[in-house]
Amino acid sequence: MQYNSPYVAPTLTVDAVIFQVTDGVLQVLLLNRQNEPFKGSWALPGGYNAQGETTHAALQRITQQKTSVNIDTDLRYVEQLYTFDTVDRDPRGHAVSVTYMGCGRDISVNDPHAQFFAIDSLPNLAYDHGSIIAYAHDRLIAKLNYTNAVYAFLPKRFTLSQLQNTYEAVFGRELDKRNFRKKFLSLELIHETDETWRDGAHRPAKLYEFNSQKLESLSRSFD
Amino acid sequence: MQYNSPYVAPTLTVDAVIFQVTDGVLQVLLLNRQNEPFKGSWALPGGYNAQGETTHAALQRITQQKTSVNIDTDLRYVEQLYTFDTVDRDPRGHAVSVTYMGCGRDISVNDPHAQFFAIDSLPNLAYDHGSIIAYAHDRLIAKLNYTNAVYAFLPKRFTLSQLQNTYEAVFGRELDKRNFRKKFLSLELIHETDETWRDGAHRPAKLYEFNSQKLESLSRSFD
DNA sequence: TATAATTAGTGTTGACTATACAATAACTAT
DNA sequence: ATAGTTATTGTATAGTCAACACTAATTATA
Repeated sequence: MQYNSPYVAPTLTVDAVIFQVTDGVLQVLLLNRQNEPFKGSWALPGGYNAQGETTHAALQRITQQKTSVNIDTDLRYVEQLYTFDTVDRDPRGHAVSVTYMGCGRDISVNDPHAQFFAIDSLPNLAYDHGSIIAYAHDRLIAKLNYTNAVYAFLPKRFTLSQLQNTYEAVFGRELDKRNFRKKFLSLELIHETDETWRDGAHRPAKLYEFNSQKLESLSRSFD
Repeated sequence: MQYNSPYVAPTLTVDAVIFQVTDGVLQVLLLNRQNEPFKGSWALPGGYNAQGETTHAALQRITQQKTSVNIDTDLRYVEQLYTFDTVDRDPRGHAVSVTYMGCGRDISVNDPHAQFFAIDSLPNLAYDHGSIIAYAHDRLIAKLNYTNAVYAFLPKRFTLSQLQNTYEAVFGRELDKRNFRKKFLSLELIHETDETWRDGAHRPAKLYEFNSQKLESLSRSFD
């Protein structure tokens, strides 16, 4: 591919904000940088997007390689977020980053430099990755408000308390138990199963399942 | 800027979906292509994004040059939409396009090849620009539902009928007059002025103004 | 100067939704 | 049997949504 003008494209990169909820805490996957720039800081998994490669494919390749996370199998919800393009965001030169958000559960990372951090106690971040994470978190809150996307954080069968905990972890605030249950059940996104969950010296909880693991918009939203 | 690997970036382009509402019709600005590919088809204003240039700056430069529309002064609301990146979207080679949506009113275009088209009677479109316009329209509907972004389509002072017409043009359906007025006034985004608007053989209408021309989120939404 | 034509402006009711709030049920460990 | 822990459930009040039709103010014209 050639141009008659001396056109030079900016570098194109992709970055992923990978969320999971563990023990009632919303977490983000980060990698400790082993090289300059920002050596020692933590960064989102990301890298260069070559010509002929979609951003999704680049992301798949990069996260697989750098964190052993497979975005197609480990993540149950993936969405493109925003493209960050300020000229000085990478000290090495103009790099435009197409960012994605992904959600999963019980994600195992083998790389010793990769680690999940609670959203409210993030370490020193490289580049503009703090802004990217904040943007992703806002979007995630919005998504959970008007879609069934929570399914991505939960096992196939789950209790209503787990469901509520997940919402609370993402929203960063507590919800009323009775109102939450009434409302969520009225949305008809989940159904009861005949299984119960026993977990300690207390009443066992009914297990529920989502009717569909596909993204659906709600008729009305939370909050 | 150099890489030690033989990295080649895709071409980076920007495209803008520029909306206005005229005579109760939502319109999109298009350019008739004078060159291959897609010669004779209509396309969104757009072009190459060079290294060292933000996507916003590229858009500003390109729309100014190709359509004489100045996105900073002619448009009262501009937002980045989505980045389209499929490998075959441009027959000349892999081009990743960062797309924007912009809204204004009474936009004058000098270029004889540039023209506004009603959203529901678009001509033959180049590239994937049909999908981009559809995406932008969806987003615009959502924005008007939960923000005060309509202000971008209206003059400083306007009647409630004009306001309702604008919503109807964007939503593509009629709204109940009494409910619309009640609800919109209850949002406290606009205030009455002491002026009225006379326009034909009928009762004159009160003119209103927005309290703020900055984007604000609504406490509750339409629809 | 009355009448027709046209758009502006206004309220009520019933259904549904949101919020605030506390007691009982079911299980395990001691 | 009792204590401890989590699960489960209902009501009342306020607020919001959706459906629906007439009067007010102006101009043109008969």
